[in-house]
Amino acid sequence: MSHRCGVRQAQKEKTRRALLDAALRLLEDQSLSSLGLREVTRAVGVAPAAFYRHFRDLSDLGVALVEESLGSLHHMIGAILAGQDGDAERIDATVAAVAEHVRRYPAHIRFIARERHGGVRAVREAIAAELDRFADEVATDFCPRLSAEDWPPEDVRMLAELYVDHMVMTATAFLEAQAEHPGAAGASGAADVEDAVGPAGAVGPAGAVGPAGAVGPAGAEGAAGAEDERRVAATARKQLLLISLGRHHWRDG
Amino acid sequence: MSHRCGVRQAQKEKTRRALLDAALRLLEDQSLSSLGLREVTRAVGVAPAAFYRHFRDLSDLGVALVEESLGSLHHMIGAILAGQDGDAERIDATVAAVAEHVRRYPAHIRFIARERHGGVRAVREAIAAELDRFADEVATDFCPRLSAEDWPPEDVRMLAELYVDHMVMTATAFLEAQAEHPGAAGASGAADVEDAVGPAGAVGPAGAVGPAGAVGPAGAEGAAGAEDERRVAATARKQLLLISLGRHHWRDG
DNA sequence: TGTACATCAGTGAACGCGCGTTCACTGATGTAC
DNA sequence: TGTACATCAGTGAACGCGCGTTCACTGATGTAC
Repeated sequence: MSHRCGVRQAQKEKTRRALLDAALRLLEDQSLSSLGLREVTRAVGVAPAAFYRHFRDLSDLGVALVEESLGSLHHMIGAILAGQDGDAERIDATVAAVAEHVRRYPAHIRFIARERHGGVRAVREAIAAELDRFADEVATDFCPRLSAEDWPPEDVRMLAELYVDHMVMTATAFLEAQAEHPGAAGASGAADVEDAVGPAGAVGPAGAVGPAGAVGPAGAEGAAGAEDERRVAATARKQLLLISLGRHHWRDG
Repeated sequence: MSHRCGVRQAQKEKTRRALLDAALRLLEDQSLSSLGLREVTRAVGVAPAAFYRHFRDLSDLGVALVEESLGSLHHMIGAILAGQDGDAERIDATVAAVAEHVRRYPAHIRFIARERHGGVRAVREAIAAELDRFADEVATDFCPRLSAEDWPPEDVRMLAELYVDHMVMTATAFLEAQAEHPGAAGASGAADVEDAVGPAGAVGPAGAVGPAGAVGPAGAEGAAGAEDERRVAATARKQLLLISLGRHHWRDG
């Protein structure tokens, strides 16, 4: 019995991570249903057959990526919702946190946005389930704030879903803002503040990734990207403010 | 010179439509980047090489599908926004219209949802451009309603984007509600009221489609689908109402 | 109206290629005594 | 500690298959006179 020993398990785990990371990277330019098994193993540098020691097929790998990609968001948002008291402050903190998260883990966000309605059923369902749990969490965190005016539970849920959908929407908008201007401010620069590891060990082992390709003239492009990002942030903040306004007047209309 | 003659052009157009329709149908279970050219021609019943008489490649076909899929929505929403006066009435009409549209053209909506962030750049960009025009339209239609309180243009735009995103979100939710319960109420039943043609000649020529596959016991499933649909509609209405509330208090906060 | 020629949508065979999956294997790691 | 055996992550060759694209072609439709 191997049970839970050392070297062998560790090396297996390393290969597994490399497969996940290589797949995540390849998925920046294509969708899961067009990704090839051989493409992934080639990127990692192992034989195609080795893949089957870790995943049944690519949709299995996709499901593993879902948990990894959304897991990190959970904690982040939970912390923010529990924190600040003023509406404006909480909204600012939330939008900033989403922007920072997208800057740090663009591949994860792109994967979720792309596969949320993508061609692989198992992955779609995994994402839907995770976003559902997400809405539960938001609903729970918001309840204390709303209970004084005793909202019916389905209205709390309605609001939570609106927030979750808006957050996904905002994250995607941030992504597009930086995609149009590669090498934008902080794309790799922000990663040196705090950990550079990632939600569960980010992209990289096969020496495949690096900051964002061959960076190029980051001056003008970076500035344009940062401006787009600011525009997205401003819109998101206003929209959340408008929703907050609606929320305050919900029970007296 | 052929210029603009008869039989030949008509038959070419017929084949083109058949290719678009077959592709749209095949895209219900997969994404564009994994769709095969031979798969499409096989479904239509023409030789693979015939494809090139109509499209450069599949992404070219995809771009053609974008206009077709979003074109019909334009008019619908425009009409609704220009109509009703009361918030609640307008919201009810909008949600009902979206539901009806999704019921009638599920393949179009699924295509847009799937490819909006999908793996084919040209298609993503076409969808983004179209949704942008959409937001312009909503902003214009809303301006008269808001000008009395003279909103700054960027706030009008912010609101329009919120509405467009919410509409896409709602359409997708309706789609999922009926996808979980095939053969749901009205999936084909509603099509006999008014035209059954589609936004630009809907799915079908190769004898490929029909209502929704082999229908099966539509009793329980249909009822469950209808209930899900009602739940989605109720949530969407409340969210729009909350946004309306926020909108009314926007300039006096 | 009839004839000779031009156009061009669709054909079908051919090509080279990379795919997913299988299999018996190798050799380092782990276990029992 | 040392030896004999078990496990199992990764190998590499092989398979049959369907893919996208090309090409010279066919024959109905269209045009000119």
